[in-house]
Amino acid sequence: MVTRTRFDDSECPVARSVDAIGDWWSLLIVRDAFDGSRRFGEFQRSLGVAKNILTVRLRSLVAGGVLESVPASDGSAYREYVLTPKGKALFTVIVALRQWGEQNFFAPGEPHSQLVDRRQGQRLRPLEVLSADGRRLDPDDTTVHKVSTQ
Amino acid sequence: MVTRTRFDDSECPVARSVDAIGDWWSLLIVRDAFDGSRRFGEFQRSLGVAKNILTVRLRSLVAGGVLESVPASDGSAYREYVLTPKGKALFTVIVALRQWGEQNFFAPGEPHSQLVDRRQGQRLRPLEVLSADGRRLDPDDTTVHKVSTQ
DNA sequence: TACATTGGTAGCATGTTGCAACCGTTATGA
DNA sequence: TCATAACGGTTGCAACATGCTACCAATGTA
Repeated sequence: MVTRTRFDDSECPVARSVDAIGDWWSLLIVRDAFDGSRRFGEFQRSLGVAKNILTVRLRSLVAGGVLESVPASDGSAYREYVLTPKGKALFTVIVALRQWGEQNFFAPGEPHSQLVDRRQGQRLRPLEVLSADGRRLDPDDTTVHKVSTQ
Repeated sequence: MVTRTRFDDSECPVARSVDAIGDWWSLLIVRDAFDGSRRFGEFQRSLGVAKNILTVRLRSLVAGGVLESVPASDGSAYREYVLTPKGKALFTVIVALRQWGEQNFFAPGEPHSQLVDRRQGQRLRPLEVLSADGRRLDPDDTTVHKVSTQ
């Protein structure tokens, strides 16, 4: 078969995450959901994605438990797509990608959208990988245990 | 045209990151690089990816400045692929995906690979999104400024 | 009632993925 | 040194996924 390779039975959590998200569109849909988009049309206008693609992606995100389809909040008969707790837990992933992008793909002073603390309007602190006892860890300070039962 | 949509000129850093990484294979290649893989064959065996796909992905990661092709460390005439500083900065992204996967796609007690602190062999602390003054932020505590010049 | 918006589906052309076969170069070992 | 294996790819093909456009039914609005 030539269907795209799946990773949903991998023993690596990174691979399963990647598989669950589906593709880049899905991740940008999630980003827009964090940003307040709820309706099919909002996602479509914001992303410029073809409607058939969006239909499939939304459906797969709902199936994967990342989004949930609920009655529209304005009382109309339409439906809306909102993040589940599992979807909200993707926040750190989105923030990590955002910070990596800011640091590497924008010229100094080049305008870009920015995520800020709602209360103070300030930029966020860069994410840090910490050990159990709070030391800051670089990639070289860590290692992967191939398989563990806990 | 029907070519896959690019996001490299988006004003959103998330979109540019997504574009720079390329596809899921690329991200898993980076994961393996963090895990110590360096050689073409190592990536190929570890991922089970077709060699033509791997060739293209490695080339694009090198072109994007995530990996660098260097002479083999064992003195042979072959080459190796190692993470650049930009590539190492993807660490938080990989860790975020790993933690999301661990929390959501493994049954309790189901075996999976695990990233640990090399010094103490302990699991890492969950990533936290923090405000400039150190408060823990949920998605709802943040908002996106659409475009900013700094 | 007429018209616009919403949220899709269907069909088609093209691009991308995955598989298997092949190939030149480099290491190895008898 | 000569044969053989490992390495790091390239090529061609078939199937699948993506993106575009047109279309459509249900819902909202003037």
